[in-house]
Amino acid sequence: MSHVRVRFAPSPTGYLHVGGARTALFNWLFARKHEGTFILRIEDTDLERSSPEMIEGIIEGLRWLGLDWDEGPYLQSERLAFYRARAEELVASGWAYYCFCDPEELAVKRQQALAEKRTWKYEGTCRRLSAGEVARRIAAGHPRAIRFKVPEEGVTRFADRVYGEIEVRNESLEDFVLLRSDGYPTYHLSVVVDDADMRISHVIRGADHLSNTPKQILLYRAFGWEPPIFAHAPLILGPDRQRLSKRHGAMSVTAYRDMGFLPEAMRNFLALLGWSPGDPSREILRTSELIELFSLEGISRANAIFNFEKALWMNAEHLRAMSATELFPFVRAELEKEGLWREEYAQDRQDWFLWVVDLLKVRARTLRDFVTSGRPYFSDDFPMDPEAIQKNLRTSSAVKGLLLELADRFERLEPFDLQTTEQVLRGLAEERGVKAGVIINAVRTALTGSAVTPGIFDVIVAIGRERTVRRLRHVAAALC
RNA sequence: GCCGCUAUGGUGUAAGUGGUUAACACGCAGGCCUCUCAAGCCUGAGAGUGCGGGUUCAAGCCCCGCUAGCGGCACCA
Repeated sequence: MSHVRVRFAPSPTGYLHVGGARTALFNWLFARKHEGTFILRIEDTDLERSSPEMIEGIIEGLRWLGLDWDEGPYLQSERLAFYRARAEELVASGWAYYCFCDPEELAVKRQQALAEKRTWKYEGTCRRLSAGEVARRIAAGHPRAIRFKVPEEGVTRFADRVYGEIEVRNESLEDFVLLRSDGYPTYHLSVVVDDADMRISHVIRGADHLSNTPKQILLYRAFGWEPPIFAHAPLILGPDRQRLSKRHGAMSVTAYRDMGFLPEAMRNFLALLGWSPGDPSREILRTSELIELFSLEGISRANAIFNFEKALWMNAEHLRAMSATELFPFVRAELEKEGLWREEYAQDRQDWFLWVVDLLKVRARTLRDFVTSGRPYFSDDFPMDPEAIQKNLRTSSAVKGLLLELADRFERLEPFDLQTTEQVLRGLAEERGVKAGVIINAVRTALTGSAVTPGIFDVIVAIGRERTVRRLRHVAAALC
């Protein structure tokens, strides 16, 4: 394959949603796989709906996902003269014409047709204007757009790498606008001109553009340019099979960051929405594997449904697969946000910290879990779950005495480690004729406020002798 | 309304050139392990491949029709 050049070309009319992120990811994977170039281009020609903040938001999303681009970001708003020149060229070559029709009048007609369920197509009024009439109106200063002259007969076809041969009769297309009367290009013009100018080899984008592609093919031909290879990816729908929208909750990729998703897991999950390596048993894939396996052939045609449960599962899998060292920066950021971070965790307490991360990651589904179920390890201020108290601390009147006795024995235990704490606890259980589980569960809740934790001796050692003894006595004192 | 695309358990995907009881993963139910919960391991329920025809000895794979969903049809992208 000659040099691969692909692009992600969002319009900054909203944040980076999962659909856009998936499209960006496909382009990025394809570029990395073929050692090609990944270009970021901002399609901000809709001055009303675009904003610099949205550009920032999209870039933030791409950065978080780790989708780095090799060129750009190019802003279409800075290339307006270029599009105008191209549009004028088409007028000169007879492929386009000036249109003086009033947009508002056309909109009225269009709406009327729609209301009556009739098909409406621009009649081509200005297409038939004489040269003299055109010159007269220009001289009179009439506002004018430029429309493309769609051939009246024939079909336009192209081979999509995902959907196969797509064919449309030209008569079903209307003479679409290339340049608006305010001098701004429409999408069809700018996208074709830029893809050609930037020598894009493969256009990988959402299937919502499939129906528009024939118009663009027509434009490439009119310009005398070779079209790129097109590959359309199926859309991502919500669980109700409707297009993803606010009512499905998190649409922005940064919302997944905030929920504690790993970029690695998000890339994995997004990659599998509308693409498959062909082996359904291998789903947990690191990014390097995604790059290796990615191909346009694996893109499916049916719309994909976003399954949040599966995304969570996948995140948990990645969490478990990553070492504490790899997880360190993510967990640190999470603790910092909660005000639980201490510099010593990066210094002399780092071994302890990494060990705790290893303990917690087994049960974690998101990074948030490190500051929720992880809280008792990093702070003395953690919530006590009433149900856990009921279940583990109020089971028997003996619990109070057992906790106090255990605290006493732990206080003078030397050394204080996994083996010795287990010996002491089990010894106490045997002496008093209670099941070890009763003491274990009571200690679990006394130390963490929860009924669900890692193995109890890990918890005891992680929390440490001093805090363990203090918490046991404190909880025992509260029991009557 | 017109044009286009798609259709395999609840979800995501498999099932080279049509060939036995449609596979895997998530989820779900139950069990083992066990100090809880996860993880892991074992077992199970769940689709006859949108519907209806056709071709064929044989169809999820081919053909036709229908239905549904989605997308497009803007001086939005």
